[in-house]
Amino acid sequence: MSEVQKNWNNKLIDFHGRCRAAGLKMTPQRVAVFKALIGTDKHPTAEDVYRDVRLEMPNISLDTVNRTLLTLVEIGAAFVVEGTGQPRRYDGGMDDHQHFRCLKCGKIVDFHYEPYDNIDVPAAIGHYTVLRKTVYFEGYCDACTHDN
Amino acid sequence: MSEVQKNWNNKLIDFHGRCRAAGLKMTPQRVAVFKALIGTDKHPTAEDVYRDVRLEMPNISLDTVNRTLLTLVEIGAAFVVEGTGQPRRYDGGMDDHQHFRCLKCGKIVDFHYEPYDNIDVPAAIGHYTVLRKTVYFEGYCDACTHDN
DNA sequence: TTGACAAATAGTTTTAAATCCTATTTAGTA
DNA sequence: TACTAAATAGGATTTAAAACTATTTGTCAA
Repeated sequence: MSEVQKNWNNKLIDFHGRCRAAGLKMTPQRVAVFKALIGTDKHPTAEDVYRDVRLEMPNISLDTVNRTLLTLVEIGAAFVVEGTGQPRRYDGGMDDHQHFRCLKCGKIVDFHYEPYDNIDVPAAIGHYTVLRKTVYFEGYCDACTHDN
Repeated sequence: MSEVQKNWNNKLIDFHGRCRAAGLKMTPQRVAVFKALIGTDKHPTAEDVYRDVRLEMPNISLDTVNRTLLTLVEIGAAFVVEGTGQPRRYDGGMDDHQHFRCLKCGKIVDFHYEPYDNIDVPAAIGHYTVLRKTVYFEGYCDACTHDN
């Protein structure tokens, strides 16, 4: 089995575990949405995922996709990309990376800076269950910096 | 003049400068929205700001508040609080702090951890104009951690 | 100081994402 | 295999945000 397949398998096993822990059923729809999400390196919207999943499961409803994405977020199996939303963009927890977002054009730039992969949690919130730690920058991209 | 008033004055001067730099007019509505935003330590929605501003300026329209808030964000005079939005919550750049957000109940907890006040910008995005650097955590708050 | 003009606003309508609703189906398990 | 709580499909509803247009208002140059 290739490394990629192993990684994939691990994610599905992890997902299975999270669902059990939360008392959630393993429906085909849920699995399909999850697969669609981790199968892309983009930050898809609910519509994007809907379009994708329907190729294999033509009857799934948009509401189910929306509901499922929310559920994934609630159990920490996916996250919403920072930013002002509308539509929300989801992130299936691909490899470590951070985001820069342009305040003018809304473009999201992925980058990776290792020191940010695992920053420490301050004592003040140490008693919470922390599922995700994010470092995030905002400003103007090159184009928007220059076009005044 | 008190420290608080000085701080306020500085913010208004900074705001004035940002508007000039961006070629924006100093309208009473714009100033009122900005003042309402920096005058609170909450993270108000557009509706909250609207309600607040109308006390002094009863004819201002909700659209103007929305538009103005977006404008403030674009010039870096305000920011949208991380999270899944709807309604968006704005932040007038009060004193340094970070956010923890509960993935179940949506509660936002402010905390302050000095090392995060001024993290460094990686070279990869060094050529962008960085206006805001954010460290942000997600997970379950105490109540949601325990109630299964 | 005034006049011209681009920019901003009020008020309303429109849009679109997300959520809600209900009858039906299904996964988990006893 | 049958039961039950949970999940889904499909459509209706909600609601924040954006779009539209006539009118008003800062800003800057003369």
